[in-house]
Parts: sequence; C-alpha cells; structure tokens
Amino acid sequence: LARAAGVSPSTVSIVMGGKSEERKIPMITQTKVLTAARELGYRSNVAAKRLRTQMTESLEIAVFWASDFRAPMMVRFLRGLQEEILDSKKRCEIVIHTYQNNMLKESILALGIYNAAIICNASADDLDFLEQNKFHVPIVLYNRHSDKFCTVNVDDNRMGTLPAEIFVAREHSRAVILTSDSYFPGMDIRVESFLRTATGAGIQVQQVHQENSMAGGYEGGKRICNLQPFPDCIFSMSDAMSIGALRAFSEAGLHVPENLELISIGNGDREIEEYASTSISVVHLPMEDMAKACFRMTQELLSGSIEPPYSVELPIVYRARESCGDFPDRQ
Amino acid sequence: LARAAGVSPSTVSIVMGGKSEERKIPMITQTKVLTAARELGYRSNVAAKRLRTQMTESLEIAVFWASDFRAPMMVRFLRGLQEEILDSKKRCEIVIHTYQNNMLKESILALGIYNAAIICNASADDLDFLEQNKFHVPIVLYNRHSDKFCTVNVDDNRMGTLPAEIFVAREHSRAVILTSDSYFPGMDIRVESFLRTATGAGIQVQQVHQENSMAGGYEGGKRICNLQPFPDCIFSMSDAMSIGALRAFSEAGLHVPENLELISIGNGDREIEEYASTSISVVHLPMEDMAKACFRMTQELLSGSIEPPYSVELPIVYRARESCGDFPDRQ
DNA sequence: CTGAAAGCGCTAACAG
DNA sequence: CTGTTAGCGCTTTCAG
Repeated sequence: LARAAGVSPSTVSIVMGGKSEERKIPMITQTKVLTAARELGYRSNVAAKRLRTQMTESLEIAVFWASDFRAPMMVRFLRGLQEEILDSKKRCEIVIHTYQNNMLKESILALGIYNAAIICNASADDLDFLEQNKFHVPIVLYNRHSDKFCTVNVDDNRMGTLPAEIFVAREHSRAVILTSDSYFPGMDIRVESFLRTATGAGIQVQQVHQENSMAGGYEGGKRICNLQPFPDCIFSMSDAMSIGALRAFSEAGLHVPENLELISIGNGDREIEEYASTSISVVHLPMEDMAKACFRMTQELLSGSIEPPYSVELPIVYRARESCGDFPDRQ
Repeated sequence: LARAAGVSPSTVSIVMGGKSEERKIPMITQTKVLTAARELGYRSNVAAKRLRTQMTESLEIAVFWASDFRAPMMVRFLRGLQEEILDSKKRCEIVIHTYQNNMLKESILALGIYNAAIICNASADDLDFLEQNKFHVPIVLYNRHSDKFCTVNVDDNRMGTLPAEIFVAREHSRAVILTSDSYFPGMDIRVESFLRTATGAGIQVQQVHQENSMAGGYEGGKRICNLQPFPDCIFSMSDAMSIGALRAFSEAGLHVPENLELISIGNGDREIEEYASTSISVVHLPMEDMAKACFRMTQELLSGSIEPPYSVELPIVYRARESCGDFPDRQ
C-alpha cells in the first residue's frame, strides 16, 4: 500500500481521510503522503472501508437492465422500486448494471457481491444462461417465466386477447399489429394471442414489423397507410411505436380514432400516453407495481419466507383514452 | 454470527456459498446451518465478501439524482455515463441514489464508501449544504456552479439569449416564456437572459408559470391561448411542457409554427422532440456529453490530474425543427 | 467431512 | 505529532 510509500499506516489513513487539521499533521507529512499516493495511483478500497466502518447495514441490490430501446422504461421501474424501498423502511442501495441484449452472461460475473439481484429484459438466450448456472444469491426475474427462479409477471396472453376482444366488441374487421423483432417470449405471446382471438372472431389481421422506437413506429405508420385492405384498428406493441405511427397518420391526413382505432401496450410514461397528439388507449403494463413486487420478493427470498420457483402475476387493465373507446357496454 | 448457531465457521461459509455438493457436506449439517441462518435473520456481509474475494478492482461511483419531474432525464444521463465508462475500459459500477429536492443532506450521509460521487439536480439549499461541509471523496456537480467543487456546465446564459436572438431575427414581437417554479439558479438565468435579450430588442415578453410536466405545459398552453396581446412566439423551459402546450394549442385550433413559433429547452429524449405532433425546435441540452464529462472528471480527480475547483462548460446548439425555423440567414 | 488459522485493506483507539 | 495493534466478516488453504 501507500504504507511503504513514506511514513506510517495510520498517518496515511488520517491524511487521506481529510482529518489532517484536527490531528495536527504537519504540512510536510501531508504532502509526502499525498504525492506518494498519486505516484502509486492509490485508490482507497471501498469494500475494506465499509467493512471497517460498519457501513454495512444497508442492502445492496443489483438491477440488470438492457441498454437498448428499453432503457427509457427503466425510469418507471426505478420509480416503483424506490417507492417500495422507502415504504419498507429498509436501507437499501440499488446498483444498476446495464447489459447488451443476449450478453447478460458477460455482465453478471460477480453476482455474489450483492445481497440480491433483479434481472430485467432477459432474452431467451439470457434466460438459458441463467437456467444453466447456479447462483447463490436471491434472484428475481422481471416479466419472464422460469421454473427455477422467482419471477414477477403480467399475463402476456391477456395483453393480447384483451385488445382483440375490444376490437371485436367495437365491430372492427381489419386489424394490423404494429410490432418489432421479438426480444422476449412474452412479446410473441401477446402477438399470437391477439392474432388467435381476433382471427377467431373473424377479424382479418395483418402485421407490420419495424424497429421498436418512435422512428420505427413512424415508418410502420407510413406502411400501414398503404395497406390493402386498409385496416380499421391497430394493436401496437409499444407506446413509442404508437407515437411514431400517430405522427405518420396525421401527416397522411388520417385521423385516429375516426379512421382507425389504436390500442397500445402501455409501456411508456403515463404522461406521454395522455399528452400524445391523440391520447393513447393502452393495455397498461404495471411496471411500477411489478418493480415493487420484485423488491418485495427479494426481501422474502432473503428472509427465507419463499423458496425459488415462485411467481407473482399482476393483473392488467385497459385504459380507454382517445385513440380507442372502451367496450361498448362500458361506455 | 451464524457461527455460534450450530457447527463451525468455515462449514457455514461452504454451505452458504452453495458448495455443499463438491465438499460433500451431509444433508443434516446443511439444514442445521440453513435453519440457524433463517432464525437469526442472517444476511451475508457483502463488504466483507468483496474484501476477501478481491472483487475490489472495480470503482464504485454514486450518482445522486432528484426523484421529481426530472427523473425521466436520468435515462439520457445514464446513457452517456455508461457509454463513457465502456469507452474508458475501466470496471466501474454506478450506484443510483435518488433524493428529494432540498433533502440531499439526508441522502448523502455515507459518501465515504464510494470512490467518487456525481451530484445532479442540486437545489440552492442542497448546494449550500455541500459548500458548508467537507467531503473527502471526489465530487462532481452536474450543471451547477461552485467555487469549491468540480462542475460540468452548459452556458445557461446562452440558453436564454440564443432563442431570444432567433425570435428577434425571425421578426417576432410578442413572446411568452412558459416556465415553472425555479428548481435551480441556472433556470432563472435562462429566463432572465431571454427576457433581457428579447426586451432589449423590443420584444414584449409575458410569462406563464406552471408545473414542469406535460400536464403543466397543457394548462400553460391553455392560458397562453387567452393571453392579451396574443404572442407570436414561445420559449418553453422543457420538452415536457412543450408537448403539453402543443396539445393545448391543437385543441384550440392554433397551429405551430404558423400562428406562433416555439423553441424549447431540449432536455427530453431526442425521439420525443422529433416525433411530437409538431417536432420541437430546441436549444439542445447535451446531457449525454455532460454525463461523459462528469465521468471523465471523476477519473481525473481520482488520478489527481485536476484539483477541486475546476469547471468544464459544454457548448450548446440550436436544433431547428418544425416548431420554429432557424436564423433567416441560415435557412 | 469439519475445524483452526490467516489475512483481504482499512480505521480507531491507544501509546509513545 | 506518529506508530502499534486489533479486528470488521468473510473465504480459503491446510490439518485433522
């Protein structure tokens, strides 16, 4: 350590701790220590410091989040998480690890150094990796299924059938699904269950694939304008795509909901849904509540009151706004 | 520890580490340890674990972020930060601490256990608190001024004068500032320098105060519709307020930019600015770049290549989109 | 199969 | 004013 680099063990600690004044260390010693530290590229070891000073009562929870188009959704998740931590009255730090889709394994090396981990946005590959390894830290999976880990979910099937039922009830006959490459199994389920329910009720369904972003939604919207037959309703896989599509429609002189109704997966900020040019009707993804459930689950795992394969599924609701009405009998 | 709670010191470690199989610990001992741990509410100490296993090479940087309407902006900041960390090839964890405006002091107790801290969104009170205390950890302030700490800034004055100059050049004569309660001195500077430049050039300036959110912007927009004299240009203090206002205008049958032009402080996601019902012309706040500068500054502070009162100011640019044109001579 | 012992890097008494 | 010492809670050889 910097101990070899000059004077003594504790003197160093005093100087580096900024307690030079009160302990009356002469300037000369201070500079000796400081320059030595600089030359050795000394970095104090925070783990040792924490251990020694007993700054150890607060839990550390790692949150893994994909650094792609889903990054903005982290805000809602963190909001829920922070709220629940506050409510729980526990001291708890959250450490964010962002990772590339399918690259979870590279980012997760040192899980053991946290009290618990919440893993979000895992792809099928990422899940395989998790299933095949043994971790000795409580792990909660956000919106994924597993028979090895604890998970917090929504009913992806219902997220597809509900909008389909609404379109049926509202007597639409030509739907289009605005979607993107599938990043996780649940997304396919949403698409397929919409497809099944809608076609089962005699609705003709087309699909438009674009990048999951406003830009992608915009391109998708332009493509939808040229679709034959022209659809009378859209199921969009994200708020971002919906906003892009809305803009494309408005440029094309198409009006939502008059010319076609739109229901989106409500995975964006509530304000953005409400203050879009046409406020967006959504199948609401309760991310804040899911985050809370994730946190609670880590605590239960830590206390041993639940055991690993354990799942919670949160109910989903439809929020009718301008872009699509409600079931006719509720209006 | 759980050591008293049954058998031995290291056996516990083996069992809790999940190495029971390979070390052939009999089931009976395992359960003994496990139940004891449960009853004692045992939580392994991550600091000790890190220290012992030398998982210590990675820096830990605390990021303090206000948990209010600015929460969504954390995404852009984190994006920049992550990118720079990746580029730097250093292992570095970021720990997010959200705090209530004016309550930084409550959240910051244990700064010593990080390698460095980046403090964002500090209010005047928060700054006072920081100035008056001595910390012995490298601290970087995001978008604040201080003669004690290192800071990364934009030219708040220019953020006000630039839109004013554009409005002048575009021959507007009646401006309105859509703003909210001031959360930090820089915001006042933006408003005042706009006011000074605009009134100096003979523009009549009104102000509308609302909450800094889309909802607030919407209410503000409605109020603007009834303003006498009716303005021909708006300077909005955030993308969120702009989006709300845009919606209010469109409901009132007003068109942007035909009836009035709008320039916003570009503090939201780029996509949201581009895909708003009318894409928003902004004085761009380079948050990602500022985050990068913050990270670089922590590293320089750590290596001793810079000393505390040190500032970096990033240039700001105007991005003309639909809601307001550029300087006439650039068009 | 399990216990004893050492030591990670640091800080806080307590003596010099 | 500065050095010595002990020990934070854990894991890891190494002997039983």
